[in-house]
Amino acid sequence: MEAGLRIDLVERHKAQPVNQWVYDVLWANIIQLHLNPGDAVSENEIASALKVSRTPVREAFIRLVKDGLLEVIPQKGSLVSRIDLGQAQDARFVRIAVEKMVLAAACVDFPKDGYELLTRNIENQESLFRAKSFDRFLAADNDFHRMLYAGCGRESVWTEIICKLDFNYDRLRVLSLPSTSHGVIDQHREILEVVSKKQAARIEKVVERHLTWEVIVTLVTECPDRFFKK
Amino acid sequence: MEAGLRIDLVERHKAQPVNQWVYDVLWANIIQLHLNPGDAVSENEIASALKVSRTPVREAFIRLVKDGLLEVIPQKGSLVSRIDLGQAQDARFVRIAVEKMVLAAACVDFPKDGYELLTRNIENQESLFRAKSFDRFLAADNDFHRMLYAGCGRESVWTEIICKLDFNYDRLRVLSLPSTSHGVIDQHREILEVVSKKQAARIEKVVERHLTWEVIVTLVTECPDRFFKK
DNA sequence: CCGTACAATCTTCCATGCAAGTATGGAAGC
DNA sequence: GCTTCCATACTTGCATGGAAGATTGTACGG
Repeated sequence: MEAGLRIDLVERHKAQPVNQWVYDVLWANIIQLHLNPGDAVSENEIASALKVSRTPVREAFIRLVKDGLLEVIPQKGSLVSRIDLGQAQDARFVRIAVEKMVLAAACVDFPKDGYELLTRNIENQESLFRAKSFDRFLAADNDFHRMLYAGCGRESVWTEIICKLDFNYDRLRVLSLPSTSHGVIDQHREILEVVSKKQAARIEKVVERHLTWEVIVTLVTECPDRFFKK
Repeated sequence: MEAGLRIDLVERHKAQPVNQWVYDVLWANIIQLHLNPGDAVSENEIASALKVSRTPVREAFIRLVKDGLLEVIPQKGSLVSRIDLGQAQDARFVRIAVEKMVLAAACVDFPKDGYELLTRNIENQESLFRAKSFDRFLAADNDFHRMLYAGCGRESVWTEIICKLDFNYDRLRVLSLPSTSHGVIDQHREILEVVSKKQAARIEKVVERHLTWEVIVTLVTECPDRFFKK
């Protein structure tokens, strides 16, 4: 029965539509791997667990499918989608391409107060890493990149496109964070240096190293097979 | 009443879920501007026009909202979303970044039979342009780029990411096609030349010119204001 | 003539019931 | 013991009725 379903509830904002709330709850639980890739879920199961009817659950499911986080098999069932490594690699390819152009633009023109914001953000990352609050570290990490885009007038490219590129990539980051955070912070420091000293020639290497695929590959071997597609 | 609603029906494949069919129909009509940006639509209106219940229509609406092609205002109404030029510009930025990397890879390594496929595709574009079948020309255009990506092993980047980046960009292309097709074909010929002769130095200029923003700007002034956001 | 209150009529949102397809488990036949 | 068949309990897909909010038209009062 539903007894075995463990879901972290998310605060429901006032006047928020039910279907939106259901979506937020499921999204957070999937991204943070409280619901594991491959786990079976059903509309009825979620509906009774959240004490709502099937309709808003179903509508949330449809949106999660578009996000690539859920898979619905007609008349059979639904499951939290396994992580598609090929898809994640595609997203990484796009992100590398964009990040290079953004850094190139940042090396030409970047607001003066931006450097200080980035510096403070990195300090914040360090304290969060020492405190082992990985979810907030992830948020700070995202914020670091957002500020880079914002600095060259492309904030919406980050928030509207790159962030939504592939949520599977986010799940991979959650999986790998505890073991890789420290290296990531060093790389951020390096990126800041490249931008502040306008060393455009280093962009190529820095970006490739920061968005490396190697850590992913070694990580995958340590995770259950059922987490991944194929 | 619904008498004024003009919708081109799309063939429904056998055993295709109703909601998928509704989605396909609306998607095609929005992209091809049979439903204009800003047009009001309602669940009931579409449901009765397509002779289905409101549920599959509503489910199609949810997916169209995620595509950025529809806007739903609770308890008020829904409308075909106006084209967001800022969003389109963001998509263009990403696409330029990716296309440069793809062409760079293609200049290093490209399958031999790829050149012939591209050449034949361009010839096809010409005949379709002369025949003024702009929808099929658009398909050939997309296919040209898909083959470029495929040539360097990144076909899925094209089909899974770039194509879905921003459907508003597609609507802009539909608007501009009749007046700009010929220049586009010349640019395709130029791209093929760059790749076949491995002239990596020309990539920058060629890509920027092909995905230029200028034609969009001049185009916008010729269209009704209600087509665009803000 | 103008402004206000109210009622009719839209809209989306949600709950519920039923239909149709799929897997499972057990009983019957060999 | 093994296979076959069928009842049953799931699943998602779809239709429908009503709830809640927003708009519009209209009647009424000044």
